[in-house]
Amino acid sequence: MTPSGVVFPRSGPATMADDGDALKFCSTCAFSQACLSEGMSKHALMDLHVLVEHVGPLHAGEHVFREGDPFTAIAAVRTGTVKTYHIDRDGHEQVLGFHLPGEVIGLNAIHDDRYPCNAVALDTVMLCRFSFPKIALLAQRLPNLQQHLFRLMSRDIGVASMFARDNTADERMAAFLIGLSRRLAARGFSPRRFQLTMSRTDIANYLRQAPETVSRVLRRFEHEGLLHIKQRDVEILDIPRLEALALSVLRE
Amino acid sequence: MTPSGVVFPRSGPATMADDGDALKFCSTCAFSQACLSEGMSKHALMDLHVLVEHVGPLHAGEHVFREGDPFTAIAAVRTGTVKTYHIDRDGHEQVLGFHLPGEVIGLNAIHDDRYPCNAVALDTVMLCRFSFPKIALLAQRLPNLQQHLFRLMSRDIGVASMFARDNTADERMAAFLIGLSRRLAARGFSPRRFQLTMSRTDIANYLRQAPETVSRVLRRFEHEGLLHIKQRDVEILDIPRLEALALSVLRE
DNA sequence: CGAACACTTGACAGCCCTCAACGTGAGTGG
DNA sequence: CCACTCACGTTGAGGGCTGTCAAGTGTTCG
Repeated sequence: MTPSGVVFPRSGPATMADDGDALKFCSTCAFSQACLSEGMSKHALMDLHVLVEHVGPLHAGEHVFREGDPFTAIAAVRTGTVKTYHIDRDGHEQVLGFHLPGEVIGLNAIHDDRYPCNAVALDTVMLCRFSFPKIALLAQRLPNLQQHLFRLMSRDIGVASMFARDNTADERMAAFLIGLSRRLAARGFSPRRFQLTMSRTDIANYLRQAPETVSRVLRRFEHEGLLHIKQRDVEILDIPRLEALALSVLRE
Repeated sequence: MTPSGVVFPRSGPATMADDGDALKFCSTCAFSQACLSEGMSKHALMDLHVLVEHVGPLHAGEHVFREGDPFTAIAAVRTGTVKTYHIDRDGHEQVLGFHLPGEVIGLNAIHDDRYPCNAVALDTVMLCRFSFPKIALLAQRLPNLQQHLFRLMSRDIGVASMFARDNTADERMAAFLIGLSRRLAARGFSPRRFQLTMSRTDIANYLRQAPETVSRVLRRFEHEGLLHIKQRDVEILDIPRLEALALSVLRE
């Protein structure tokens, strides 16, 4: 870890020494499809593996990068959860997103060559780090890689607008839980039982609500038989009803 | 115009016959820097001009593309204002953005090969249309073009998250006006006097407010000497105070 | 000139934020 | 093993912002 507590700019000690078999590493990764190696030939994969750096493990509270840091790389989450956030001048934290395994962070930093937000590990996190200049260069030789990068960035456009709507607290919370459930399911985890890796305050700052509201809504959901929650362990009991609540936010 | 009222999928009749001098067209465009031709050689510009199609003029109410249409092209606004929006199942319109000359639309459609929203002209609009497969192919030969596309997309990530609910109606309106003013100024228009090309209802659907609230806030701003507004003609009288109001939204 | 639409203005209610206090769980040291 | 601490989470009371409903005014266009 660098003196500033950030692992990205210089990733020396935090970089895993053992990359394993370069060719097999990503092929055996459960998230390779969602991540970066989708639809690429073995030869292309080799080129990609030459420039990937495996970073971690990072522990809860350690930062991947900080707002204002010079942009050097994007990264795919391999294990754990990364929270991206701003601190406004009132000291208020604004959470931009929670990033699960298979999801890519840092794409919003390309624009002005600086990370426009902070990224912190919420639990034990492992990352695959890609130097952006190098991957951009490679993308010129590999149409599939270029297309994949375009798609990844395109998908991120507008996702943040979902919870900015004037939906009720209930609807936003339902949408948050359903979204989490679906993303976890897409990665092979249970869509019904999972653990929240973030605090109530984090959720509140993400959904633009007061922490008290988050607490109250979750409690009410439990009373209404929608879910069972103890600390950060969630079991969704009535997915259809929760989805119905989330409908207006997810705009399906 | 096609039977569906959309000009994008088949742009035959709507495409301008006269492209002028291909090499000079974009060089003389006031927005070339903000748009696509920044930092490219003359040779590269020629290649780019071969695949650009000039679309328009479209008139107020005509659609550029509609939600669900197959994705074929991105487009830069050359004249006028384009509004992008969703219609949710309650029939409520959700405005995603207003796009001024020099700004690019359609980037959020790459992800799943369909436009995820509608795009409609608010006044008389002219566009530069770029076939996406072709421009992506060209980007493999032109590193600057690829980088520019990455930057354009990167910038759009997260802009929609600005007008969240935890800001007051006043702050959001101030941020909307300041943002408009700055974008117009960057394109050589007056930052103090301009015309709103969108209705109060459009603004309301963008800021996630009731139209009545938009009306009230604007009226109050006028009473407080912040601006003068008659119909859709705006004159900002006190930019510093308006900026101060917008601060918490623009998170500077 | 009339109709449709956009905009304004007023009254009222509801959602959620703020403030405040209390309960709970994990980690620590005696 | 227990008490302590501290962060996190829960629960309650009250008030303000803004959405909804309603009515009136102004503007544009056929």
